[in-house]
This record gives sequence, C-alpha cells and structure tokens, in this order.
Amino acid sequence: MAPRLRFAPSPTGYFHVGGARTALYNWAFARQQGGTLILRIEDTDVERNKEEWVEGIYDAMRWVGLTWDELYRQSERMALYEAAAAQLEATGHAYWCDCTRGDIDARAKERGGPPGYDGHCRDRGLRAGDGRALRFRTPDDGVTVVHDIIRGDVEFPNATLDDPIIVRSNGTPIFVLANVVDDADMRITHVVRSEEHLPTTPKYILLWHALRAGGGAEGRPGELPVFAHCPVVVNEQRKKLSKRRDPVALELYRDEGYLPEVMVNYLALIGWSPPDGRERFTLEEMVRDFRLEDVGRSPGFFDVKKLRAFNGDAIRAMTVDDFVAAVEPFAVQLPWADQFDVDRFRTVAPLVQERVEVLSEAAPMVDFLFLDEPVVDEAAWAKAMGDEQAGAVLDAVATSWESIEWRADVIGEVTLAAGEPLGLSRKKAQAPVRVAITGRSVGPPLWESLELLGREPALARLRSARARL
RNA sequence: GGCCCCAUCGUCUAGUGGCCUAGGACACCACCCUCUCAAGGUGGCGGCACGGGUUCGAAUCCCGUUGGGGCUGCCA
Repeated sequence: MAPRLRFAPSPTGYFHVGGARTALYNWAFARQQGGTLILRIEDTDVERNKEEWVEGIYDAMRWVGLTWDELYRQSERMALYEAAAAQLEATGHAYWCDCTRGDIDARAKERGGPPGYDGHCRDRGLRAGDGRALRFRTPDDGVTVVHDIIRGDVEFPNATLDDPIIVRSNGTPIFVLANVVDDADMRITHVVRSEEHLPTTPKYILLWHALRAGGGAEGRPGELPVFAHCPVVVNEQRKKLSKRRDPVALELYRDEGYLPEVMVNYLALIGWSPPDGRERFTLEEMVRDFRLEDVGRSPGFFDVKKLRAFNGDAIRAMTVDDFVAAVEPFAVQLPWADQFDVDRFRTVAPLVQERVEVLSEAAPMVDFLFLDEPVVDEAAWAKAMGDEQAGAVLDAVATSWESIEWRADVIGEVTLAAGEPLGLSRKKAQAPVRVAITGRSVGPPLWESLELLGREPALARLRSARARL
C-alpha cells in the first residue's frame, strides 16, 4: 500500500524554517515512495489563527517547490471531531470537567504533589455545559509504547499521563483529538513531525485505541500509523525556534534573495545527510536517497552563515543570463529602480556575480553606474581622502585619462602609473579614485567599471571629489 | 517537581566494535594570487562531555553522572 503522509502546520504565525524542514522530510519520503502528501491546516484554535498565515504557508511551500496532493482545513471538519468526542463520552472514555486552572493549581499545592490535573471530575458525572471542557480518561496503569522510526521504541508509564482536555468549553477540539481523528480518517500511514510532539504521542495512541474500541459505525481508525519524530531546529541559544523571537520566517530568506533550491538543500542537511556524505544535492537526488531511518536524533542549529555560503556558490554557478534575470525582481524594488538599466547591469553582471551571496546585494553593489552621483560612504571617504597626497593623485589620474583609449586595461595601466611619480604604491593610488568614482572603498573591479561609466562622467566625478577635499 | 528525548571540531555532520593518528562542509587564521573586495589555490587551528563496565580491542555496546532540550496549556 502506498504510504500516506501529512504535513500539518497551524497558522499561528509566519512559516518558519523548522516547519519547512519537517514539510521537506514528509515530502521527500512521500515522493520517493510514490505516496500521497496531504497538507492539513490545523486551524481549530480560532483565537490565534489568521488567514494571512494560511496564505503564508501556501506561498512558502510553493516557493521551495514542495507540492501537496490533498488539502484539508480542520476548521471545515468540526463535525467529525464532535462525533468522535460524543463517541468517547458515550463509551466512558471521556468526561466533562469544570475545573479552572486556578482550581487545579490550588489542589496541587494543597496536596503538595506534582502540578497537573488530578482527575477531580472523573466520576462526578457532569454533563456538557457552560464552562465545561471534555477530558480524555487515561489509564492508571500500564505502559504505552511509541514505535518511532528515528528513536526506536519509547515507553511511557500511563500513570504519568494527565487526563488531557480534548474539547474546549467553547466546543472546539484540541489538537490531539483533531489529529487522531484526521489521521484515522485520512488513512495516514506515517506521522513525520517534530520531536516536540513525542511526549504527547502516548495520548494520541491511547485516544486512537479508545476510538477503535468504541465501535462507532464509521470513521473507525484502522492500523495505527508509524511515527518518525525529527529533531527540532534550534536557535543559537539551543532553544526551539520561536516565531516571535527568532528571525527565521521563510519569506525573509526569499525576500533577501536566497535561492529556493539552496534553501531546501541546506534545510535537509540539518538532521540528514546522503549516504555518500556529499552536501550539495538537488531535490531529485534527495527524493532518491532519503531515508527516515537515517534522520539524526539531536537538534540542529540553523546556521545562516553556511546557508549564505551555499547560496553564494549557487549564484556563481548560474549562467550570466539566469543571474541577471534573477536579480531584476530585486532591482525593481530599489529606491532608484527607475534609474536601473538591465542591459547596463548585464555587462558587469559577471563581476557582481562572484561577489554576492544573496541576490538583493547585487544591484546595490553597482549603484554608482546608474546614479548621477555616487552615494558616498563617509568612513571610506575619510580613509581614502585623508592622505595628503589624495588631491595630487586625483589630479594626476584625471590628466592621465584625458586622451587615452577608454578601455579597462588601458585605464588601469595609466591610473596606477599616475601614482608612481608621487611615490605611491599601487594600492594607495587606486583608493582615492575608487572612492571618488564609486563612493566606497570596496566594490567590483574599478577599471571595468570605469570603462562602462564612460570618460566624461568619470572625469566629472574626479573633479567633484577634488572640489570636496 | 514528574515524564521523555538528546550528547563527535564553534556549527552541520561522516562514523553502526578493529579500515580512526576520528573524515568532510561552513566559520576562523595564515600564505599565494591581486587595482579594492570577492572568487580561486595551499596550509593551519579545532572534537568523540565525564566516570565506570563489557571486550583481545570502543567514538561506536551497557550502566551511572553531568549538561542541554522538550512536554507537563481550554497552544500546536
């Protein structure tokens, strides 16, 4: 039987890299096995869900090329959860509870025991009503074992499980209930999700069996899925990524100019590596080589530096035309977009291509070729023009440019030569010129830039810089 | 507090009892190249958390300790 997987994000914030990695593992396994990938939006908590976050999930997944075969929204399936809850109540697996958080904490403190729910309402025979939530009755003894492809068998003593709420007092289901009901209904065979869900998995399994034992006519669970709890992606403090605190929204990376294929390549590497140990691979290669049992067990840090390095390599590997085409959407968003000229950019593109790591850096690197005046970096100016020889260098260079053939190699030759009578090293001679022309101390090769800029504009910038000294 | 997971260079990892004097990648450092910055080349720094076992032999297996993380929500 072909496997059926599901990726089940909740739209309570932007879509982050950890979610993307989980989606990727689900996707790779499903595609490899010729299985089905279901995208299930877990939006049962009306309080904190937002429609824009749902769109964010779709956009993000499309951006990295993770396609899904079936789409569901839990908010449209409430009847199913209600029926399951009713069944659990009817079979004695669930009971109504009117305890508030305060009640529970007070009792825990009073008896001096561990915090948590004590089963206070188990046998009170409460009926549904205002302020009452439905709890699932967990066994008092025995052990529930989770069979996990990545972690092996994990055992949980049932006595350590509190009776979880499965239906809120407002009638909406809690995620573990909706999860079990949907996984059963959708005939999910593999639950591939992040490690943080491992501790609640025994409740999932118990719920599953309770639903099956109930003997309801329809929607009865079949075979329990197998689990694969992937290690979480953590921040620098080694904590689970937080949507609020950590700048890890996938769209952030897209907007900065990371390539989607690099993104998935890097993401896959946090927790998995191909059998031959190579680090660069395509989605196709991953689909071929991916194995759930090869996924690691320890949490991984999302290292932007490595991502950047990979992205830089990928950018350099592009054809010039592809690179230019990829840069254009970023250029048109610039404040000076109206001055940007693709064809002009194309002539310096190879020079820019090997100097950027993200696409958004490309056009700004050569802004001086498009603007009437270079934007001057004051620190660079102070350093380059601080030398008492600076003015003399600018004058000498300007003179040398007057009548030469305006070609990069010639420009370079005469410019460097111009500094020699002044006793300046080559490095020193080019610095004031570079700042006068580009406004900065670093950038693409100067001679080529000058050739493209043109003699008159170049001389004008030299004069302008001279005047400012 | 209770339960659970995890533990190889700074980071991501390879390693599944001898091939390990522990390999790679990113980062970092040095040098070369060089009009700046990159790119590229060469070299370097750097790790099996600790303690007990098991074994002829342990990064690899077992136990403990320590450390980190997660869950313990009418969030997912």
